[in-house]
Amino acid sequence: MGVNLRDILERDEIRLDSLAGKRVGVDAFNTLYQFLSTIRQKDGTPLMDSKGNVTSHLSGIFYRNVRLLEHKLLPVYVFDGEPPSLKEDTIKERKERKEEARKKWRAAIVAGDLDRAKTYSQATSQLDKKMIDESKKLLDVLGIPHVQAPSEGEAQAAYMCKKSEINVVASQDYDSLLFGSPILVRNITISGKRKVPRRNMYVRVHPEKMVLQEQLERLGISLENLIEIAILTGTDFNPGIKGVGAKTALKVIKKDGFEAAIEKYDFQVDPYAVKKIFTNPETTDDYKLSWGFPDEEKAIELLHEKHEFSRERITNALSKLEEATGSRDQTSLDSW
DNA sequence: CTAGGGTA
DNA sequence: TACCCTAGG
Repeated sequence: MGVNLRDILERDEIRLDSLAGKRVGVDAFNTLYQFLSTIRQKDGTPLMDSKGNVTSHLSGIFYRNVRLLEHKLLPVYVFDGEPPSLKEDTIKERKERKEEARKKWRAAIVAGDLDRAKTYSQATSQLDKKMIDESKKLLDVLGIPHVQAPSEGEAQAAYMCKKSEINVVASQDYDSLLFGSPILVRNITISGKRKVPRRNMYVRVHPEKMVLQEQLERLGISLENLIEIAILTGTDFNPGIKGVGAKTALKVIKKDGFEAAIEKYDFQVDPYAVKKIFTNPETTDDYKLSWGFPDEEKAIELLHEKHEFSRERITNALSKLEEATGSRDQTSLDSW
């Protein structure tokens, strides 16, 4: 998934409340896949209504965003559009891996190994058009804006952040930094202990932030260099050089530069074409950001009447939210 | 993932 | 109250 720059980037722990009043551009696909993979039953079956429609993503969107709004964040979801053609191999590979995981999931169920079943099931998550459309509809119901990117969502979010139309980009992946996003936040709302699967262990997970300029200064490189490092280690658009991780790539780029690295290593994809995706991505100005109040009636219609969520849980969540945000009226909300 | 109920 | 576990759809 994305680029692996973890080994050279430093993360600052933050509190969710430090994002109060901030416009947070959320990588929608990244978030939806997370919900689809984690919100599952013991044997790995996702949540579904009685007609067999998967509802894990709707559950995730609903509770996550009620929580974000309670903390006074202003989320805007940025959806992926058409992937660049260089992503085709990655997409194909992911599809194959999902089919493989699906087989292993079935086998684990037959063997009665629930832990393994759940682990494999998590790698099978697929988003279809209906799920994407319904996710957008639920965001509408919650009064949360969404933007349709022409191509990569992270590129669009980075563009909006550069223009200061949003304050930060939220994603688990680091790609938005390569697209020039000034600030990336990870683990939004995830706080406290989380169980490590298959092990009787817990890890503490906190929201964290990275400021692009600070990272570059600390590493003594330019954004262009960071992109070059990513290309050496591998991105969604090229396989990268075997045996070269972020730390080695950093050394190579700082010592010899990109040209020399291209001479030295055997690239299967034109590294300049990959570079161009990050330096000159497709973006749009065709969006409007405005936040409204959640519509309880419509939430009940979509989640309870259509997908059989508990009515009480929905009304509970929304009235708690109203308590937290009740002092604002519609006009002040728009200028949040 | 989060909510909510059970337990120390 | 703090933590743990499980259901949710």
